[in-house]
Amino acid sequence: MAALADVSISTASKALNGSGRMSVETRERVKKVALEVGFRPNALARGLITKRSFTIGLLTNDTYGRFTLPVMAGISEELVGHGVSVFLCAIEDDPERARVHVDAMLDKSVDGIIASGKRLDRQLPVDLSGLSVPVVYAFTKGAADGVTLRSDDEQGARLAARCLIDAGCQRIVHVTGPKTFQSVRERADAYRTAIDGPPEVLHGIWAEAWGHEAVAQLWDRGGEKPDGIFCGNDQIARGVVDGLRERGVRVPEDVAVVGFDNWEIVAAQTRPPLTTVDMNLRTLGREAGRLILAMSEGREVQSGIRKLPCSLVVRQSCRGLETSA
Amino acid sequence: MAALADVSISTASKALNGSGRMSVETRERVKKVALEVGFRPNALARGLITKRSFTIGLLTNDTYGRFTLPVMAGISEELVGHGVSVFLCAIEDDPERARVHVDAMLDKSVDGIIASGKRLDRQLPVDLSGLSVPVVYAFTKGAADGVTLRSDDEQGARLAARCLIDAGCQRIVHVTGPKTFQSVRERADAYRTAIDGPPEVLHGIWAEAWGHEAVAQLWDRGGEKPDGIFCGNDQIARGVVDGLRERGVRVPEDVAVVGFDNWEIVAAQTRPPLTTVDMNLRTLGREAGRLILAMSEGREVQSGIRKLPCSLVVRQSCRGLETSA
DNA sequence: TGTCGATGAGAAAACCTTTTCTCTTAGACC
DNA sequence: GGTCTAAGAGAAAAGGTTTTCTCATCGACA
Repeated sequence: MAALADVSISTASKALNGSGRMSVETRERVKKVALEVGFRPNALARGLITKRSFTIGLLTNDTYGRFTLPVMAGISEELVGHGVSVFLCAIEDDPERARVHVDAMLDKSVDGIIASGKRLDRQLPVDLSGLSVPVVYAFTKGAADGVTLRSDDEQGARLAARCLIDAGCQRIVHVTGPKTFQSVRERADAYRTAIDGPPEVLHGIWAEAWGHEAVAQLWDRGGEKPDGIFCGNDQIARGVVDGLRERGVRVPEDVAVVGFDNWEIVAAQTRPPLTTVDMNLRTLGREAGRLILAMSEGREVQSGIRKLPCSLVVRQSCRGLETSA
Repeated sequence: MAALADVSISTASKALNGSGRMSVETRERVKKVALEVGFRPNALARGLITKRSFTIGLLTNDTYGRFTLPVMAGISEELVGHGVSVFLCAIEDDPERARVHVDAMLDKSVDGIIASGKRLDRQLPVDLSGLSVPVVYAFTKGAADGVTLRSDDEQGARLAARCLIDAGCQRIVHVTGPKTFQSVRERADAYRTAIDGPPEVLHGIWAEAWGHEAVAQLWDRGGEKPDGIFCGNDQIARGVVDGLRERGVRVPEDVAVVGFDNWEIVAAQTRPPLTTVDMNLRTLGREAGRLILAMSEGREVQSGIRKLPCSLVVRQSCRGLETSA
């Protein structure tokens, strides 16, 4: 203990924490010695008394981490500077597992819990309301009176539509996922109001195969062909682009394509690379970290749903106007 | 405190922990009351005295979580039953960040650290030897005297080669990643000794584009064409399959293809779906969890490198013999 | 010179368990 | 009946901090 090396014991604590009254000289001396001997206050003991463990839990049902990993990165980025570490708990839509993990976190007196997931209109299979610790919902459906962070899918869809319009598309079709997803409906609605011509929305599953299939439907029927396709996610977009190429349709010259998610793995490997909407999940994670920190420090934060803006990542499948890049 | 509800205070602890001497009746009664009032022993206080925090850290530089997520799932699966939670620390090859995270974990008295990564022949940018807590290296290069878990890439490559041979391939080519990767060399070596004909290994980058390119090289030159291609990972395999399809070569009828990694996102979406080698990272994670738990409980575990077997996931790009499925 | 206030620093309580030690009581054996 | 042993249960210490309270000293002001 640094106390031995210098003067007292409780004084040392005050010196290190900048609390209490004491001469500048004493304070500096203690700090110096502490640094020299590499003194590390025991976080457990500290937590026992301060009621803060400098620990938060991230609960998610997103197995592949496609959405959770960026969120996690943002949270960690925001919190590590404050000495806060993050427990990651992956529960596969299994209420039992969720319960066990939440219990384990509560046992460890986490300062807060961030709930995350893979879709915005489904709750995690565990009730987090009424817990003794603050909860923030990030990219998952939250409790009615909770604080929730989500992407602004309508604004994102507008960005996509705008990009296609700017690229000169006259006849834009929207190929997207199942209508049961709220974000699918939101994006479709935004698309409908954003484009000039008559809207056309094709619903299917979240897979490349559906992208292919959609192209087949659109091109095998008679009538005018689209010159722009806004896809519900990057996997569908990839299927669409591949389907178009196989038919000898050039992207983006003949048909421009915009995806959604900016899932690098897919978007960057597509030929040509996809122009797509990024939900800025890392930023969303940072915000979640900021909020949970504030709440755990007792600061009041306004409950409700906050929508964070998406941004457009321009690659080659739709270039828009040069000026809009 | 449950003590009030019943009898004593220190007796309660003994009752709940199964230690000390007392009548069966007392013990049961205490347990019952504890359950009723939902008593949760404070893990911080417990940790302070037992020197165990029931907490471990997972350090990784694998940003996309492609390898770390399955490992993490395995670790968590193994440990959650023992009440152990996992700190996930993503350090992007940044020594500074690594240092900060490790310090934060040590402050919190983690019971152990599992180091993980994205390749087997690179160390994490931080020295974990000489720490006061046990360390297990899982899917990353470990310290010389540490305990390390890795996949058996040679055995995995043999599985792939065997599958192609069983499918009747006579002329098998290996299209893989950069020679600088140790696992690339190991897989290539195993491939060379496993096949009957003369080996041919094409090195490139870990991307679909390289798969395309390799097909172009193989098909645009004169001479005999391969009838089997073993790819260094699933992304390359996907590029290869796409390249073949574009040339009108049928998979698996004309050419059978086997990938590596079993990265569902890629392998299952390829047309046809990829037969590929799975490194069983989840199992590897479980094993890492088992080991770190043993070490944190003071049990001795043998140091050195342990190779865990891969397995073959048969889809449609190479069917092998019916009997070998 | 005496009193008051401010300033610096230590003593001790508190946080919540676990664990060791001690005490009491009852039963058994001589 | 007395002594010894074992069993059951509580008292108290320990674990490492933070924080409140108390104490001592010194300067200033009356």
